[in-house]
Amino acid sequence: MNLFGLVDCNNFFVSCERLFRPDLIGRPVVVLGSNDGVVVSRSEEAKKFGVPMGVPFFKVRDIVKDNKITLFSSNFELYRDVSDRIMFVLQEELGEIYQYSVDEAFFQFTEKSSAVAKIQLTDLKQTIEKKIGVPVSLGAGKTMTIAKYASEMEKRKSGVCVLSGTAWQKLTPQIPLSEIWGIGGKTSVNMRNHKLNFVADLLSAPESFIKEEYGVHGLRLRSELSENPAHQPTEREGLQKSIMHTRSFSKTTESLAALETAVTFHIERAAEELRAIGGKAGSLSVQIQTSRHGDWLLQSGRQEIILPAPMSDTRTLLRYALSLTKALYRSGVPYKKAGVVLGRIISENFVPVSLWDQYEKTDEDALLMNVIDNLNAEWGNDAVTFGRLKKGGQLDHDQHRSPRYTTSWNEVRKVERKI
DNA sequence: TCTGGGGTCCTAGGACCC
DNA sequence: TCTGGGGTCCTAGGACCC
Repeated sequence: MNLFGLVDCNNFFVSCERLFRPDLIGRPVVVLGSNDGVVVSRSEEAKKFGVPMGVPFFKVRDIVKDNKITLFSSNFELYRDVSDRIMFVLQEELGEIYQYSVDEAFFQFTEKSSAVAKIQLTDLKQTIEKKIGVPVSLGAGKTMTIAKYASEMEKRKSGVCVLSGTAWQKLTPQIPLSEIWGIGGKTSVNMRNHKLNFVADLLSAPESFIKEEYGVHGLRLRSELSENPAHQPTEREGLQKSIMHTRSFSKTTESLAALETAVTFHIERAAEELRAIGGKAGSLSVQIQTSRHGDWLLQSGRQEIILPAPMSDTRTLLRYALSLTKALYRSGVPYKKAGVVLGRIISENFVPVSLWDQYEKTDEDALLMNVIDNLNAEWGNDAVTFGRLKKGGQLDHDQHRSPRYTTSWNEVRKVERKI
């Protein structure tokens, strides 16, 4: 029996914090997203106090205070490092894995029966928890979508679940479609309106109707839910497709200069990352947005351009980005957020030779960028900037961040010996 | 008062061509 | 006067995910 498996870390960010704060095991903990804006990870105890996922922090401030919930700002450097360690152990145990997100990975395996598969997954769970210390849930099924559901089903119990054949089919009349991977808020409302509430409803709906209403995505979903794989995990070939850098302003701004400062900062960071992965971008887009929660939504703007040649030089990218910013800008509009996306990324080793080589012609340019990247890495992002004096009012709050225990020598855990 | 940031994939509809 | 229609390419925007 060929199966897909999924490893999913429980309350991942909270679990990472607990690795270095074992005193917090069994106690309520919450991690906030960047800028301390929203809740992104909650311990089981915090969930019981009624802290929802994704809620703006100010809405749960009282719950946090009243119940003495421990609060952390995101410490992505720590989470990334713990994640890398987990993926390394998984590779050792399983061979090929397909990392899906910072805290999840799919894999494929073959077992005679569900019972045997379950034993194997239980072993794997114990290995990870012993070597890394982060609790995980494992699920398996004949498709990735079913494996994903299985991993969530037993999360708060044994943490291991195999759903295949009749074990899965028996459940389909009870599983709400809204709990299925790939069915979000909009689709699930639409499905309810068509009297599609449970997985079994979708499985018995006519194919023509599904195609008409939900397109290829709907057909794939139905195939996956009837145990016929429509998704294959793929090793990502080469580099990621895009790099994005975005921040909100602490206060809305109507000033073009402030937007330009922000866009400059984002291009600096995104281009730096692009060079770090050895890529060049073929397209560039700038987005300036008003608040998602006000009346100005329609005034937001985004525009993409195809670059004359794949490039990674901050100065050139910046020229295009600033001209896009000017074009998008409308005076009198309260902007809340600005960001850039570098797209169509290809490896710098595969840049085709073209008439446009004038854009990045010399090794000197690459060397200059290299020097700047090193200076900024050592002295902070404001060491060398491109005509940008300060951050321009964009948020950068992380007052509850834990130390970077595993990636910064200055923040390594200290052990004192009592005399 | 305060509502994240980083990704992928799909599709409708405009521009353009013949 | 009658003002086509099919194909391709592109991008803005939507939906979803973590």
